[in-house]
Amino acid sequence: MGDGSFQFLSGNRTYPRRSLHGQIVHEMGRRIATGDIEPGHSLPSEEVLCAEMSVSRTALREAMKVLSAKGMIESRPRRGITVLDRDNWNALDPDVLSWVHGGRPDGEYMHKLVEVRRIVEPAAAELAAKRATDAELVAIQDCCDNMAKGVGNIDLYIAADLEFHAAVISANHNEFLRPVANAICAAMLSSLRITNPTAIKNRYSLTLHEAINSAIQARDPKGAREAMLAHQAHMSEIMHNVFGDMKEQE
Amino acid sequence: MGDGSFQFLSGNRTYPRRSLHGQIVHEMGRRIATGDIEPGHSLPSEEVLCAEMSVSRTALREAMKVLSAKGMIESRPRRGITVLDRDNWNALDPDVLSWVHGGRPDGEYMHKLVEVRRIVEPAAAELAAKRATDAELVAIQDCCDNMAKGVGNIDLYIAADLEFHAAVISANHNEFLRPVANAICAAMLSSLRITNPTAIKNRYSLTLHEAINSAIQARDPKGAREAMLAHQAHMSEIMHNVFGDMKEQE
DNA sequence: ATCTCCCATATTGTAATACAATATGAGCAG
DNA sequence: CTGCTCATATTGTATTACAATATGGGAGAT
Repeated sequence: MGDGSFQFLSGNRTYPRRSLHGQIVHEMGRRIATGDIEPGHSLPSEEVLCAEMSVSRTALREAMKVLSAKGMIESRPRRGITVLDRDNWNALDPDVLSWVHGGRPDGEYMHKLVEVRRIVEPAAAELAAKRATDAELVAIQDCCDNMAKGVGNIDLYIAADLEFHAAVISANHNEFLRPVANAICAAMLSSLRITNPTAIKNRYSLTLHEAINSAIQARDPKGAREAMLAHQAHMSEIMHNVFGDMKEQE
Repeated sequence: MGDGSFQFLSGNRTYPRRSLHGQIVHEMGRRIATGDIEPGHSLPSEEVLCAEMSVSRTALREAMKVLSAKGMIESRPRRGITVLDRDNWNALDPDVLSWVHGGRPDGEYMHKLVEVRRIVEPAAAELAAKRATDAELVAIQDCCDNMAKGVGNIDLYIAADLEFHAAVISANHNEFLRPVANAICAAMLSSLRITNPTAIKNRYSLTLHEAINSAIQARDPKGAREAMLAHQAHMSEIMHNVFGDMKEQE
C-alpha cells in the first residue's frame, strides 16, 4: 500500500486498443457516440466497412460484437447493423463514457455529474465511516497522503484525488454502488484537469479532503457526510467560476 | 401512452440469444458469474473450448469478445483467457446483473439493493417533481393507473411497478442516473416476485405509489421525497418479514 | 386493382483453414 | 545464480465457402 499503484481505479478498465479489432471498437464507438451515425440509422454493410477500413471481416465482426455487448448497435441478418437508441447504451460503461464525453466537458455535463455526486457521495462517505475495513482505512489515508505529496505535481494530485473518491465508495462494500463510482471517476478525469489547477492553488481542497478522511478514520458517519457535503459545495463554487452559470433548473 | 408498452424498460436490453455465439455468451457468462471459474484463473484454450462445445472458433471468439466487452474476461496471446476480478465486471450491465443474481436473491443481496434505492430514489423523486415534462408526467400517471388495474394480475402489477420507478428516474434527465435505474429495475424483477404477493394483498403499497405520483404531479419536490421515503420504509418492512434479519451493519 | 403467398436475393452468421503476432518459459551462455 | 535467446503454444487476423435469415418484389388469386 501507499505505493500509488492505483488499486481502486482498476474498475475503470477500458477495452484494450492493442489489437486491430480493439482499434476498430474505439474508432467506431467514438463515431457513433459523437452522433456521426444517428440512432435508428443503419451502418454500411460489413463488406463495405471492411473495404473502407482495409480490415478483414473477422476483425470487423469481433469489433461489432463488442459494441453490441455495450448496447450501442444491433446486428441482424439481411437487415444490417443498426445504431440503437441511446437509452439502450450501457451509459456507465467506461468506454461508452469516454466516447460520449470525450474531450469537451461543457456546463450542462458538469452540472449532471455534480448532481449525481451530490446524491451518492455523502451517503457513501457515511457508509464508509461505518464499514471500512482496516485495510481500506489505510488505503483511504494513503490517497490523502498522496494528494498532499502531489501539490506540486498536477497529475499525481489528480490521480490521488480520483483514488480517494473511488476508495471511499469502494469501502461501502456495495456492488451496485461501485460502478457508479467508477463512472464518476472516469467522468471526473476530464473535468479535474480544468478545475484542479484552480483548486490546487488555495489548498482549501486538500484541507476538505483531509476532513473527510479524518471523519472516516474516526468512524464518524455524520461527520463524514458533513465533510463530504462541504467538499462538494466547494467544488460547485469552483465549477461555477470556471464554467459560468450551469443553469440550475430549480 | 398508457398502452402498457413498457417504454422505460427498453434500457434493460440483454444480449440476444438467437445466434449461436449469443448462446455461448449467456452460458459462459453464467458459468463465470456463478463462480464456476474463479477470477484470476484461466479458461481452457480456445481449441479446447471449441471441442467441448462443438462450435467453430469463429463463434466462440465472437462470444468471448462480448464477455470481454463487459469486463469479465481478458484474452491475451499465449496467456489464454483469464477471468478478471469482479471489480472489473460491468456490474450494472443487464446481462452481468442477470448472471450474477440469476434466480436466488438472498438477504444480503436484497439489503444492498435497498441501500442503493434509499440513496438514489428519494433524490430522484425530488428531481422528477422539479423537472418532469408533461409527457413524462402522463407516463408516470399511466404506470400508477396500470398498477391499480393490475391488482388482480401479479405480472401486470410487477411490470407497472418497475416502470413506475424507471419512469421517475428517467424524468430526472440525468444520463448518469438512468443506468442505475435500469439496474435497480433489473434487480427488482427477481425480488418483486417474492415480495409483491405480500405487498399486493394489503394495498398499502399501491397507496404509497399513488402518494409519490400525486406529489410529482403537483410538482412538490419535498412531498415527493417524503412519499418515496415512506414507500421505502414499507418495502424494507416487507423484506424484513420475508427475508428475516438482513444484518444491518450499523 | 388489391391482397396473399412464395421465392430470389442481399446480408449477416458459422465453419474451416492458414498464417502472423506475441508472450511464455525452457535452455543456454556468462 | 543471472541474464539472454529462442522454440513454442496460444491468441489475433485473413481468406474462403457456405448456411441461415429477413426483405422486398413478383406471380397468382380474389
